[in-house]
Amino acid sequence: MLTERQSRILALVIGEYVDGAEPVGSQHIARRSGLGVSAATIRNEMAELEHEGYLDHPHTSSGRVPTDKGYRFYVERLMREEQLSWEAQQTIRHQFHQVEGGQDAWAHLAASVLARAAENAAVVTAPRTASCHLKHLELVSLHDRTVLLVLVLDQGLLRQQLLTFEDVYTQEELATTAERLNQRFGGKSVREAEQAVELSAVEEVVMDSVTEVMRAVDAGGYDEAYLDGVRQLLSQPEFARGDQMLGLLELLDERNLTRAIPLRSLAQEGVTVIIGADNPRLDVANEAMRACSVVIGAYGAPGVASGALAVLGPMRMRYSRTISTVRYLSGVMSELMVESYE
Amino acid sequence: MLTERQSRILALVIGEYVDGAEPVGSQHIARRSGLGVSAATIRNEMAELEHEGYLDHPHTSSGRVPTDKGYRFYVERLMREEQLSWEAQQTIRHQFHQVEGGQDAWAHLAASVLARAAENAAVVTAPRTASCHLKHLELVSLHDRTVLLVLVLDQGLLRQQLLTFEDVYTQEELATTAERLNQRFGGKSVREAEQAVELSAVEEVVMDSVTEVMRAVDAGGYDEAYLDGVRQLLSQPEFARGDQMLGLLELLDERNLTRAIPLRSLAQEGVTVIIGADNPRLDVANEAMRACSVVIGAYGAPGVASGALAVLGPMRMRYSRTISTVRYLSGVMSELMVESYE
DNA sequence: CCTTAGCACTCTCATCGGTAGAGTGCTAAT
DNA sequence: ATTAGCACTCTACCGATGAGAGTGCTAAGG
Repeated sequence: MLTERQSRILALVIGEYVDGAEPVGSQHIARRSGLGVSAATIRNEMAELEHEGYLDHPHTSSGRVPTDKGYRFYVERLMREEQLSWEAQQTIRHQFHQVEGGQDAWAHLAASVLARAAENAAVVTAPRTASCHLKHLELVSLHDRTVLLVLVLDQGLLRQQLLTFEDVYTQEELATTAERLNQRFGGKSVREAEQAVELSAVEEVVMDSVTEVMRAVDAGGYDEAYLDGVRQLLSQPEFARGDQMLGLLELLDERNLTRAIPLRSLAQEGVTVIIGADNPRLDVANEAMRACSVVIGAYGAPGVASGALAVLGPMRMRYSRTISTVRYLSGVMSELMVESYE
Repeated sequence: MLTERQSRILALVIGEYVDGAEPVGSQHIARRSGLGVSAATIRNEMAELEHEGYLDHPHTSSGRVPTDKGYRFYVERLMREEQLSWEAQQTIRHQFHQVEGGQDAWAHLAASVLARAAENAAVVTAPRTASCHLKHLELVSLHDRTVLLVLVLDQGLLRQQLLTFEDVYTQEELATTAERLNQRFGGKSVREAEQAVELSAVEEVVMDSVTEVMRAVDAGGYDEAYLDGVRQLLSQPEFARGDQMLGLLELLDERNLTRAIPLRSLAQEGVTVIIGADNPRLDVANEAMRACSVVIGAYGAPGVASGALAVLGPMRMRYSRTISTVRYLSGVMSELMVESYE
């Protein structure tokens, strides 16, 4: 167990290191600690903190650097969560109410806002409906036997699919068919749509496609993750070397992103912080991930649709600000979702 | 004017440099040139090539490196365009016929294919219709006074927009309105839609949005550029240093990309190569751009819709292969466009 | 006149030793 | 328990040194 003074020193070391990105020495702390003790005392305490595994030593004669354990203790016990200024809150809120274009646009905006606020990379997944329902479908003749199927799902989620029919149909015929299918399947979930019987050949083709798309949406296979702030992340001094940047970029590649960051596997409420090698998926994740922390929050309308927001930064991160921003943003997004869901 | 032998030496130097990324010396060339002359002779010729501005010297005792002028001469006169193997052609073609989902998906795929083939970054703009026409519009009630406007434009281009009405309307009322507007404006261009008169209040709101979106599409403001292969580009040895990577990343940022690479300002036919400081937009482009070349091709159905493909790589690039890939891909995409346009 | 062998010259890169500076760990005194 | 003092260690920086690569020039040979 850490003494009061050790805790304060740990917090100070972390604070200084986060700001300066350089190992911090005992004198440094002694001077601006306000603890009224000498560097030697700090030194002894630091040695103890290192012994306990909260701090580390790059080499014999360098200052101390926090370890994973140090950061974790800081985040869980020492840190006080910052409140976002009312002004900052309003700015964010305002932006969301400006944007039109549905939930994908919100997620896109959220990634941008989050990256800017946290000065790191941000990932936001578009909300995934728990089980989507067909709101409306439309058939538009493009040419010959090619027809565009447009699906409107819950909350304005929009999908399109190209169909090829056996025969040629006029736009009027297609409209009639679409209307009939709307009457019959509007508001239905994929399960209900799948059990349809007594369909004409054309209706069969359309509904096959409809259920396929809806299943894909349900399975989350379609959910997009918006990524922003990559440059800010890579600007951090810990990734100054080219090969480290490349490693991180590989991680951020579309194909690896969701695998490396466990956006889905978290509680609906609250903010989760993954520090360095904590990452449960570290085996799949790449080496660069060891130097990173992730702050994850969920948002959504309970039982209807949900998504996740995350900030990815170096372990040396301003946790306090980042966490409160994620928390606030996930609140705003949830409100928006609830509002938009009738 | 260069002698035959000088040309061959220039081509050899470029070839070796492209492969090895290191300055090439006279011995190196002498040994594998097959010219049957000694290193000293090569040296003399190289000195002349340098005098003429085709080669450069990083420092007194290093091998030669091609200059912008050298590359340009190579691309315009010396290089023989490679033919893509029939197999490679089929692989590419096959992928495009696999993908469903319209032109945006094609552009996305093209970027991926191009990046992989050229081993550099690739940018592909989705095709922009010369002047888009309204194919179909749909109004879907989301809740209260919020309505989703879905627009289908030429060739399956799909746009959505959220509307807020003064009053609440049922889905039936909206459908009737949509049908009326479809009758009246289906197949019309933005210019015709703008001149509409005698609209009800609701129709006015809808058509305002419609023309706004269509104008945006026409202005190209909406056209998306798909970017792929960033990591491959950054893996090139010329960008090994972290700050250079950051510079390049800044360039590739969505906001700067289309400004730095003049995708629009090129002839409809043929492939354009911009080498290093040639770039007409170099002033806006960033320093990192000086070390880069861009190979640009256009594709599209004449007079209907067109887009552009580009490869961005270091000046030290396999021009021959890159150019022929761009050329081939632009052909494939054009065919697809023509086919898809009735 | 073109080619080429020979050679001095130049520049880079890696290595080495020396020094200054920062920060530690330990000891002994308070 | 705290702290001053001091030896110790490690890094970062600097300049010197030597090997290696490649050039430019000169003079000889076809």
